[in-house]
Amino acid sequence: MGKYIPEKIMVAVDFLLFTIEEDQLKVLMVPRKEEPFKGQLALPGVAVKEKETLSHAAKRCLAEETGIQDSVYLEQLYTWGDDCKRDPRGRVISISYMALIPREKIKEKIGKRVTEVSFLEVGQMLSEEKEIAFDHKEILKYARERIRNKTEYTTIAFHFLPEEFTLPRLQKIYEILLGKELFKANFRKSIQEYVVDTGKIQKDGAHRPSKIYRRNEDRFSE
Amino acid sequence: MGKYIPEKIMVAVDFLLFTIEEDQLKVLMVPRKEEPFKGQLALPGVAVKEKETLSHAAKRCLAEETGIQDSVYLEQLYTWGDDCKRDPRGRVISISYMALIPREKIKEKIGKRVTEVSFLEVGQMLSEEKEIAFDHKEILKYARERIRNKTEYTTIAFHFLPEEFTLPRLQKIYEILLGKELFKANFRKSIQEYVVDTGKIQKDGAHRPSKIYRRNEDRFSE
DNA sequence: TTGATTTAGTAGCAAAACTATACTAATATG
DNA sequence: CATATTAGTATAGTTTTGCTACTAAATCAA
Repeated sequence: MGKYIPEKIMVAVDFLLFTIEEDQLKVLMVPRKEEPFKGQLALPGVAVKEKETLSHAAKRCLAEETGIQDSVYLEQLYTWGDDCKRDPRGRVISISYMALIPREKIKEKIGKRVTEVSFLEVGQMLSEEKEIAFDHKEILKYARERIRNKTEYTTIAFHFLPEEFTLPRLQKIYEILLGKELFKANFRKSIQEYVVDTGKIQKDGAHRPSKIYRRNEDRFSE
Repeated sequence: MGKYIPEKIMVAVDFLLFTIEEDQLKVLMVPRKEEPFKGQLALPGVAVKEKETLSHAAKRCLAEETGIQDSVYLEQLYTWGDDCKRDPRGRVISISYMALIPREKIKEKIGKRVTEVSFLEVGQMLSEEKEIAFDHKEILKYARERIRNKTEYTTIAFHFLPEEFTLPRLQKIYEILLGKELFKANFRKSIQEYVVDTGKIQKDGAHRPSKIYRRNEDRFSE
């Protein structure tokens, strides 16, 4: 090795911001304003700067698109660089990051901005007919799979909810992510160690009100 | 975006080749011949070329160090680039790949070469005192964790064995990877769907011989 | 030849976890 | 005050897991 001549490879970060809205898993996408793929939807992304960490580039991307600066659940997914032609402008490798956010936070932040960014239903984005820029459909597919898997053996689903929530709501989140219905009694057993009763209750229509829970922080300090 | 000026970021691949030898998990490492970290052990790595895919760079690294060109189990692990100072020579991001190989294949290939590469016990490499070049100890730790996890819910352990094997041997592999002893009867129930009896037997000392199995390929076509 | 030793392989029990159903509880509405 | 609706719980039945105890097939030594 010794001194090296850097190859002309651009390092980018692609960013997937997920939320659950109207009982659907949605992802933030932006219409491209320039060629290539002008007019098509794409994941937000940035070029990584020489003096910038990868996770910083991801957070910068989040802030630029949405104004969100809070600490959110952020996870590196995969690095795409096996198709040398994935970006027609030259060699790019892209590190994909995903973040999960409760829809309540979006309202606060994005509502104030006048942007073209929007949350779109993941299932629709992945449908055959839909055209998506670059290899972003594949990345999106990969991310959704990761969310599904991790929903089964971690507590990432909680990141789609605010501080306080009801168990019926939490169960609904799990059902959306897993794509199937769950048995109430079993579900509650499986998550009971991760929640604590706040003592509050939420009245919500002509029926028995739900108890309000929050995370059991003891169990969330991995 | 439009035209871009590439930042001076070097893209590298770090390669972890694992095997099981003398009932220990071992990884291929090479002593560095130059500064920085001259003399210390490091994972083999290469700079990614402009016209080269990431997985190709990984395979090239494997071939250069060991002469192995066969298809082996290869998996992208993680991309390291949060510490801008990880390589004292400049900004480098490195994509780590791991490969698993049965020790029988090593004998064939590496035995013929006169190199300084060697397989070293992972536990020793990770011990407090041991000094390892760059951030390679962290990468190694991450990889070992990945192997452990995947051993529990996939069949990656099989990649440490040749085509044909006995169940006591397979169990031993699992025990080494998981770091704990398993009950014979339970283990056999859990893997029975993944193996088929070849009809052959292996005599191996003053005791009952073992049946020889091979993978059930139906179950290995993910 | 036969009994001791050693590892391979199997049968089956008890405990735990999981799947599913059926119940009770608390609210609003007419 | 009966009804509708969703929240929450008790529990039965099944499957999986953890473990023990057995039988089987080889070599070796007396």
